Amino acid sequence: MSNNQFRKGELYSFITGKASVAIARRLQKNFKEAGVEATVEQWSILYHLWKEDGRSQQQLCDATFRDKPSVTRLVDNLEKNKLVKRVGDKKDRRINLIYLTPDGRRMEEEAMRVANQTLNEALAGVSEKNIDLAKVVLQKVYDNLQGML
Amino acid sequence: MSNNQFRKGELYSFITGKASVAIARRLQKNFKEAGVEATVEQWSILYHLWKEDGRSQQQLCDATFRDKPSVTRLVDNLEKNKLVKRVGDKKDRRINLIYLTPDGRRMEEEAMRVANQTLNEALAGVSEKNIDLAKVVLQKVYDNLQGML
DNA sequence: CTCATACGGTTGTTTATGCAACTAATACAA
DNA sequence: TTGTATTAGTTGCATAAACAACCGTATGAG
Repeated sequence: MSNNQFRKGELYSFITGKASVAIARRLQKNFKEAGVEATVEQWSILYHLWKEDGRSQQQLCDATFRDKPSVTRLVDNLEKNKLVKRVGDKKDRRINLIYLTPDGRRMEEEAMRVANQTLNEALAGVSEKNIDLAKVVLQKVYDNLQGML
Repeated sequence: MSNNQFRKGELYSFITGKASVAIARRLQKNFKEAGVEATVEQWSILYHLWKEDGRSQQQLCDATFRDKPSVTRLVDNLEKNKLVKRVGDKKDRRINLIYLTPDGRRMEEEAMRVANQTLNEALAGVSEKNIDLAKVVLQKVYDNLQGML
């Protein structure tokens, strides 16, 4: 079980995820050039709010695969930059519902354009079939590691 | 070119690299349980020193795909934890050569065992063929984004 | 109803990243 | 040889992550 370390390929780059680091960096650079004033991490929160506004911080934790303190602070910064607003839930006073501001809504079109463009740069020359295959492998890795946390 | 956003699959998880985050978290957890006292990022530096000791910080930047300040600070912390030592190059006094201490060398066997075990957990149930294919796709993504930085 | 428990969120601490600006040493061209 | 550009590394600042400890609110068993 541990003698296949090299059959499994370059251990280091698999663990450190060079490709996804590269995508995140490029996306950040493209945001900057396009005048999208947000970090990639902030975008990852906004992305889910654009799909459905008014989610709780806990729902954003689940959606973005982050822990609660991380989301608290991302929302802090998004609020500071006037992109979202915390609104206490009337029914359950523990919950903060996060709503986009007009500025936050305005950002969607350009940010998603840049994100799609970035993904196209990243996947240039990779066939649909291989993209799907890679997705399946990465999902399997994710699933393998999720259950037993 | 931007109408294929959904053909390319779930944009968010591709960009955020859920799988590699999950691997890094699991590796950190496994290090802790095995008594390996290093962060995953520190391990990524040690990994290259175990392959070849006495590299410069610049070489470690290239090897680990990090910028110079990141490596400076990782080496700071590794030195603080007595795992490596900076030695000025005699020939070129700008260069720091980084050498493993006895503690740093001692850590190799257990850390690499845990890293391999973690990769096996992550890739359980994925065929060699699909692992190779995923590797090729990720390498292509990396290459696509490297040149034009 | 009450009290233990679970849940949602925040704060503190340490570690790490990216960018820009900087210093010191080297290389190289005029 | 001098002066400019390049290279190696460091520092400052802002953002983000993980973990533990914490607070207030809700829930549900007795």
